[in-house]
Amino acid sequence: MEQNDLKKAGLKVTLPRVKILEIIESNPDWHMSAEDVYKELLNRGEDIGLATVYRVLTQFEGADILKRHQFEGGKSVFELISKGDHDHLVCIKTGSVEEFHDPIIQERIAAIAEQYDFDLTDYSLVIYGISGAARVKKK
Amino acid sequence: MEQNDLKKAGLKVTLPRVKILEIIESNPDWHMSAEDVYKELLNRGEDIGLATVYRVLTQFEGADILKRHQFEGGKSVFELISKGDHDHLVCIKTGSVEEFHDPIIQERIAAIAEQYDFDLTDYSLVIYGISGAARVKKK
DNA sequence: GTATATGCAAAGGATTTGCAAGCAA
DNA sequence: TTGCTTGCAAATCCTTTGCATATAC
Repeated sequence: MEQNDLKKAGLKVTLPRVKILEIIESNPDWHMSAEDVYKELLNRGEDIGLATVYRVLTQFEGADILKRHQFEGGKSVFELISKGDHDHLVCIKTGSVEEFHDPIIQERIAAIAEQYDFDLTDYSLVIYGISGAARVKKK
Repeated sequence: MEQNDLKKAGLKVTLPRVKILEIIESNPDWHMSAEDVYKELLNRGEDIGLATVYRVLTQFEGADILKRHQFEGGKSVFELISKGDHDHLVCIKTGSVEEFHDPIIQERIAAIAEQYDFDLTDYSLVIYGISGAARVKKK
């Protein structure tokens, strides 16, 4: 379980790290901010500081356990990398996030990087719009 | 010239707004942060506060004169909307920015939004990599 | 003249850091 | 033990706001 993931990443297995990883792995929508994780820790009665949450999330990012996203607004949100390759649709009314995967786009991105002589390391694609669900509510 | 753009946008023509627009229109790489604009104002001997720069840039964004981007890192950068439709390649070594336009990707994005029942309002695509230029320097 | 815009300083939110105390190996 | 981790508080970074003054039309 988590213990192994942490060790493999070269991170000592500590209670805060295990708890934080647990929370992220168990979260239904898989996109949490540092604040979200911190609140959930409080809910669970853990005594872990917000600074530690930030530090641990950053370490997890460096260890390729999490990916950081910066959808509009100042906050960063994190999700498990093990969820695999996908991009995001964000509803600007509700903030809800959906995921999609499109090989054609990925192919084009690789081709463009090559064309401009860039060694592709990563890319970020976020589609913003109003979801059907949000439209219905509005009515 | 600028005067008209401002009036058309419903913004009173004030010295700070004109100067800031001038700077952005004359900047060679067309991607400036609030700090960048502020420094350039100082260089030119203008006495305009940083808060005003932020306020004006935000107004310009609302008036569809500028587009705000949030490439990695906390800072926002702005560019003229009149430059038209394009996305960005950002070099993670040098921070340099290049632009590209790819109709195939845009078509796919529209199709995906439709497929997920999203009214597409905007999207953000940034490719990160190491530019040829940066690679040469490293050697 | 009057509403809007500006400058300054203070406030704000998110994230990071310094340091002494605590824990894993 | 011994160094990596944590908690707390203070610091930092970018950005926004309050308010009295200055300015555009």
